[in-house]
Amino acid sequence: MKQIPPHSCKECGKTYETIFSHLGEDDFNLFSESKVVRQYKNREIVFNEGGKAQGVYCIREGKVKIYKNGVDGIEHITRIALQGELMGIKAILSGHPYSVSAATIEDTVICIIPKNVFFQLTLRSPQFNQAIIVFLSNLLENAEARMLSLAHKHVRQRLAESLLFLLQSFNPVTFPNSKLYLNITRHDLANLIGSSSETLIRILGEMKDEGIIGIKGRKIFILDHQKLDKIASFIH
Amino acid sequence: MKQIPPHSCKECGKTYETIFSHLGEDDFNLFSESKVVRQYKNREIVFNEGGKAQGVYCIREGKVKIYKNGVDGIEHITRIALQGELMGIKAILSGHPYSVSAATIEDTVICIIPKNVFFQLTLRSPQFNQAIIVFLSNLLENAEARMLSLAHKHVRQRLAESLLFLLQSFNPVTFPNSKLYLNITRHDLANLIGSSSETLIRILGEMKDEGIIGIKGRKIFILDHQKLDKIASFIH
DNA sequence: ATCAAAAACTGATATATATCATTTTTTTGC
DNA sequence: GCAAAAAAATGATATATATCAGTTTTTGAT
Repeated sequence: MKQIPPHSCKECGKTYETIFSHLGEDDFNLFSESKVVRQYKNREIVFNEGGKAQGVYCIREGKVKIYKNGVDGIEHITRIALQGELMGIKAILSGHPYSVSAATIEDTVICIIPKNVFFQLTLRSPQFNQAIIVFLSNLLENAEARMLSLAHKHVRQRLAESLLFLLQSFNPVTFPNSKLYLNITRHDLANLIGSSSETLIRILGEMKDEGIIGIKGRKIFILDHQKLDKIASFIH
Repeated sequence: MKQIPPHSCKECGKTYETIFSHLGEDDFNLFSESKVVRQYKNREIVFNEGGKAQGVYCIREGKVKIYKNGVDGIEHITRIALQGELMGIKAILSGHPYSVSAATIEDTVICIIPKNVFFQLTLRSPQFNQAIIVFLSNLLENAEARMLSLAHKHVRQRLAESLLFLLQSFNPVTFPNSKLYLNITRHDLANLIGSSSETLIRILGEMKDEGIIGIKGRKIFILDHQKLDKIASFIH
């Protein structure tokens, strides 16, 4: 079992910087002390589409896929949430059931901010609201770009896009660096780019043959960053 | 030239109800009096991807397609904005250039709320902020659903979805009613569902033969609402 | 009402990708 | 470290959809 070191929200990076950093001391403490911390193993479900929202989730450590289930078992990953990112905020704000599901893709620790505390913060701090708006705006901008890709780009291009995006967001500090690798199942990667896993695997194989990436078991290494960039941005 | 009757924002419906309805009298007047009104003919560009945002656009009358341009002339419509809806809000909030373009798809009247006025409102009214959050949340939820469709549904299903959605949102009061029709170019409809116009036209033809829709020139009539529902929701 | 320009439509063909079936390799839990 | 289970990889085939090239119809401006 993983040891969790004593932890302030200020250490969580991204979200602290955008969402919680402008809270006054009192508000910050209210939120920091009211949060519940939960540990999840790999492949555990955090919440389910259609379920009722109880609080806002914030990832302390690990990675979570956010996905929608299609009619016959097909799943589409709308995003992968990383350390410091919020989940389930839309359902809390609207009072509607979750529109997506969330499941861990590695061992993960998540903080849960109770609904009522979250609402107190939104009422008390305009900056907090602004930060939420910025967060949602970014998600939306990302969603717009992905719609364009899904509608008009080939699997090979979407794969190139996603590999770059994933490597960058999984390793924000050291990117680009060929020693780093992605550890994600082919199934999840296929569901992220919107293809079958067989097609994905075949194109990964091609890219390996072309020297663009390296493959060691599940691990994918980016070798030729520039070539991926080219593939991602050209239509033909 | 179209005659615009004297007009208060309260008559604009949707947006007034969500965004501006909670403003106090003073704030409401500030915003209502500072707005600039512009008339556009069909097929005029309102703003362009990459351009700098000057204000928030609100549709008084008409319809506007919001789209992204792909590399070789391909365009993807991310949404169609209707009366009372806001546009360009994301760029104003972030200070970034527009991430999408906007062009009218019929004669349209648009109100422009200057940037500084908009920011004054966001600073003064938490409810205004909340309303923006709800607005963005709805866009995001819609975007998630469309990603799923684009990634995993066939053109026929996406078409069924879009026809229902468009008819409903173009005619919210009288829907469903077979006398109503959609007046949208095949080109735009194809770019909305993410297909070529030829494929779209072929499938429209099939649906016509099956008695699901009627076609008179550019106009599309929904005849069998239930069948469309079935097509939209089943994978096979 | 007319006419040019734009859009809608049709047909033939090519191809990217899904699907199904099976084997090989890797991962995971004990 | 080992065995069972899961994932990855490979091959063959079917098909949805894009693309290209052309004709017909509709639209919209004068």
